[in-house]
Amino acid sequence: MEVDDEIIKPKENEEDIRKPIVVILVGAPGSGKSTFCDHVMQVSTRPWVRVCQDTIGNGKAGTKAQCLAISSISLKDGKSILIDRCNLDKEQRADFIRLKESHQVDVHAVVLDLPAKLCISRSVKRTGHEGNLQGGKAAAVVNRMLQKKELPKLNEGLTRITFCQNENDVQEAINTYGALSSSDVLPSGIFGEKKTDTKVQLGIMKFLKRVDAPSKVSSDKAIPEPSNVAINENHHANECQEKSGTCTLGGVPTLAFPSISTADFQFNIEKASEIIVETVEEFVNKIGNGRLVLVDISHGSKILSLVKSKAAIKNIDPTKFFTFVGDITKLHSGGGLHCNVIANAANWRLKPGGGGVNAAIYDAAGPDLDIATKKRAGSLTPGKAITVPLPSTSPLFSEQGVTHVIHVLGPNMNPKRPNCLKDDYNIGCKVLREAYSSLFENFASIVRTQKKSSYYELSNCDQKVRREDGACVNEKNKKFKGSIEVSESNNLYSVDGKQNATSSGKKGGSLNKDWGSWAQALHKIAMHPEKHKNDVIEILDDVVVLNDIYPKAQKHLLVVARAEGLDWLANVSQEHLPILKTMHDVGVKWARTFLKENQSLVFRLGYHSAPSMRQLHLHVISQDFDSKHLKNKKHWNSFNSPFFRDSVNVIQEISEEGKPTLNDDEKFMSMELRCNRCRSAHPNIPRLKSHITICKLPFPANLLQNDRLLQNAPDKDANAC
DNA sequence: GTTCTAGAAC
DNA sequence: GTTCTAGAAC
Repeated sequence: MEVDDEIIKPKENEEDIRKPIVVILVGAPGSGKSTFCDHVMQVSTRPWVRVCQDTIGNGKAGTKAQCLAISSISLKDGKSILIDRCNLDKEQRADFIRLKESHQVDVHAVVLDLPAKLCISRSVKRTGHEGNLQGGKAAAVVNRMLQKKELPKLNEGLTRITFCQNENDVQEAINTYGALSSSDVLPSGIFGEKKTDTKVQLGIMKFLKRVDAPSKVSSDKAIPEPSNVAINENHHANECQEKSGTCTLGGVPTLAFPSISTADFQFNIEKASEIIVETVEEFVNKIGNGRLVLVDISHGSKILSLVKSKAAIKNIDPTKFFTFVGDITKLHSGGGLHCNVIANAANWRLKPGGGGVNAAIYDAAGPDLDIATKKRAGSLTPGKAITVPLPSTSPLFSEQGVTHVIHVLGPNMNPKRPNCLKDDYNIGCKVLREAYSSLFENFASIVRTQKKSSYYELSNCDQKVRREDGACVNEKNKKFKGSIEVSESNNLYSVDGKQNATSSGKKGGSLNKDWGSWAQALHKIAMHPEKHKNDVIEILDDVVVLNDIYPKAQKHLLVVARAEGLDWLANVSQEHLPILKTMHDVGVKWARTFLKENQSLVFRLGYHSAPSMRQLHLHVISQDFDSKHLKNKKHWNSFNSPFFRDSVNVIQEISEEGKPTLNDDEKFMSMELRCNRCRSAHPNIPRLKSHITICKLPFPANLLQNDRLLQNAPDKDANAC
């Protein structure tokens, strides 16, 4: 475990000396939790209390409530706590993490993620175990528990997570915690490389990249310099291991930035887009493995579209720079994009409020950002940027993984705002260029600092994936080549890299498609529905409705256009807007009918970018995906990747641009399997299916927008809970 | 679209 | 040995 675990010694007279901490041990029976506690307590000068559920009832097994009560009393007494119970899932840990609020302490997790075989053999062999888990039954219990293992993440509210995969890691963690005096604190973030003990899915591996987080002295004292820690990341990482759908380790350092000066400061968008692209081009190779992402909250954003096309012309590496539609304060939770650094279009006083991005970022970050900013500077000159490390107490840090905010001030062309340049674009362009240069330079500095001290270097295994046995496998040898990245306008993802040319950016493509003989069924039904009365459930002038004969969910209808020559979306143009609206309305009508019968259903309406069956058909499908016919990755991804084009978006695109976007690249079919609600990744279809039957988390924000999902209002509220 | 099946993965 | 994937055939 190559970690920078240097203990941070508080300065003399510093407040919060003797601040206790809570350390939650996470591990199966036999993983060595009790031994860990014993060793730490033996060597530490800090007062510790071991809270062991196996012995808390006068030496016998007790309850979680008892553990919490003892913890609470001990914390009040100024003692640090070692929670010695399995804590293998998020729910089990949650109550202990809540001690953070009630006692104003930091909560750490130490994950004893030792090989299952070792835990089992220890459990089977041991005698006199406090929890009476030993002998033959131990193996079954350990196995069952490990099946449900859900590794901790920072966004659960943890300040620091240490992963231990072997005895050396465990010893190192013991040394770290054992060496803590009463007043010492440890840096925050994730430590320790996680290795899998289950099958590694290549598609998932593509997402595994790294990112670093700032250190933290204590919950209310952010140290000024960024440091050396890796942050948990669930969606975008180059290298990490996957288990039970919980992907860990970091992603590439990524800066999300809004377009500077083009909103309230009324800077010309065309000129601004030119400057963005030119400055990006200049910096894109100076930011190491970092990425730059231009973010705008509005669909159909002109600045995004201008920048996108200009970047394409300049051939800027789309894996290093791309655009993203979404709320810059919710990129991780709302769009699955992890950006460890975000830029703020600040005002010159560096004050919260005022509207736009500045207000949104300060609102989302809470008072921590204002406090941290004020420590750095009181004002900002146009063209300059300043980095502010975000304390981990900020929700932007804990919920979105944002570790730094870079305030940047651009030129103002709005006479109603201070320092208006009165349309002097000679100066304006110069200042805007300086602003972006300064922003990117600040980001590059963060990347350099983190790279220098990162615990986990990719250099030896770059562009490779780590197999279970630890060997690095060149991904060029693998079939999965797409590097699916991030949300773009209508979808949760677009494909980065060269795939863009043939997928999300594609308009139409070849109109003719070779349809196999087996692909004609829908066409035949559409042309002669009266001959297929057993199949169709409604016949209208323009459409027929039928149940999909291989439904991929509890309810799965097809609304089929009856027009000859309208085989698929590529054949659709402005003149077909009425039929598309009719198809949509008929689909909505049927969805509402089903919703009356079963209020728990949620429906989504959309088209496959490259359907297998001839004749344009709209899928009306409930989002439970509870079906024996959903058997493979293609089935899942055809409804849960950008390949699936929401009807509302198709209609919008045709209205505005005359053609729909087709995300028909085969790469979408190879995407890793992610839950359509919580976006957790799963190694195979059976595991995914078992997960989606129990996952009740809300749907991602982008799906909840624009009426993409149809559901009953009460259910909508329930989902949001 | 599905079914079948070889062979990879576990 | 069993589970799972992915390509070929239809």
